[in-house]
Amino acid sequence: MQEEDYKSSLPLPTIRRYPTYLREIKEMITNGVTHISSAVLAEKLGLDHVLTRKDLAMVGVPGRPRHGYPAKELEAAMVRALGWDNTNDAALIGVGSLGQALLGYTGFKEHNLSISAAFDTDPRKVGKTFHGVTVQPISELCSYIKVQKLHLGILTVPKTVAQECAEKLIAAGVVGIWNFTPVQLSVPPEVTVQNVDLAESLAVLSHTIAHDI
Amino acid sequence: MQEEDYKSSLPLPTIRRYPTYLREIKEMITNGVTHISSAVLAEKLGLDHVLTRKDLAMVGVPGRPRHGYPAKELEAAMVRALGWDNTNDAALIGVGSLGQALLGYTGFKEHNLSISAAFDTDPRKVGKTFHGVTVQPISELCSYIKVQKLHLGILTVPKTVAQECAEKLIAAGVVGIWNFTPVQLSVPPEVTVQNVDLAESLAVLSHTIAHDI
DNA sequence: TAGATTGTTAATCGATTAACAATC
DNA sequence: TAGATTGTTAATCGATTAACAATC
Repeated sequence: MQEEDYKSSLPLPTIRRYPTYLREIKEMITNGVTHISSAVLAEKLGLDHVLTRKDLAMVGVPGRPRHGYPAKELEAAMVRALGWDNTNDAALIGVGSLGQALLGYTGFKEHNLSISAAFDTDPRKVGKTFHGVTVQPISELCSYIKVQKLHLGILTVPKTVAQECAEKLIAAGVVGIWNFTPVQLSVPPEVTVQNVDLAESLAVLSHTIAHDI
Repeated sequence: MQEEDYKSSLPLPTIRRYPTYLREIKEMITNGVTHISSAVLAEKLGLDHVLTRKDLAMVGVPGRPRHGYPAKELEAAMVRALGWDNTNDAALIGVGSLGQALLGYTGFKEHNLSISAAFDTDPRKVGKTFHGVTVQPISELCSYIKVQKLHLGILTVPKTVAQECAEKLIAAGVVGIWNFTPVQLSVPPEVTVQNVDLAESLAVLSHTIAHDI
């Protein structure tokens, strides 16, 4: 959570907006656009243009007055800032319905994320192939991750075994865990956990419609 | 987005934390706890106890010094604040791998959310049953939603048809859309859209591990 | 040159944290 | 009573918005 050298760490809200910018930038490039103005980009995404300019400033690609930002350079810098520039191979634990959905999700390619291994305890699942990935028994997890030098784990197991599986991932050398379980994992400080909690999102939606009607 | 009468609208970060509190509170109740102190609750979730006290204050259930907050009342009030007190029936459009995973997710029961209908254009899917819900053709969507008076739609379609499907939901009378597509939907102001964008979450994770290593 | 567009500096706003008072 | 715990008021912090300057 600490950095000194150069500003390696951007504001969280900014980082969260980058993927959306990136999609739009890519589409504009496809349409032959070479320079993008902050105002146009902001307008397409329903954001304030000053905010967008600030966000863009932080990737370090300067814009030119009257021209805007060079589209390709902007794209490349943003991809780099997100750590999406080199392929990240990830291991997924827990091949239930959510795990299978993630294995089948083609959109991760766009972010250079590739789920290259899947593990499960259920012997009926082990050996089966989902979307090109063959399920291995959990007993293989540690050695496989070490040999393949994976550093990202995707946790889609039942909550009762979430902490235990997280520890296995960490012991194998994973430094980041994408946690789809509703469990508050306890991990050493050098490991990053990113929680995906659908209940949070549903809370905002249902609260709003319940109190707006 | 505006309210006058009484504070119907809570701070977004607070609302997002409520589901986590709620899980913990429920578990403590199961364990026979009748009164919960803000410090204990905060500690279990890794939050500051003052923040937790503020969050709890906003549901309107007073705590007693030396005793804490009454667990059952707290639970009930929080459920009410989230709009999770009466069953919400939702319609899902797009029965791909993500749609199927959501249909199979049992955790929604806990939030009184029930996906009672599913729609798809693919004739090979129509008529099939996934996790107890039979897929209907999109042509049935409007009349079904109107008759059943559903007011929540879950959008899990390919991005190319996202806007179009959202409009169908809105025309049918839906007031809230849970949007799992990476499309910025344009909707009338009385309709609430809550986006679930996995790329946002992945951005934070991959940025952090890329710059921490 | 004039005007569009970026860049920077200051003001506002909301959420969190800190300090303290109230109460059982 | 003393002490634990809630409740309130003020300070801080970070992000967004606004105002203005710089530049092609």
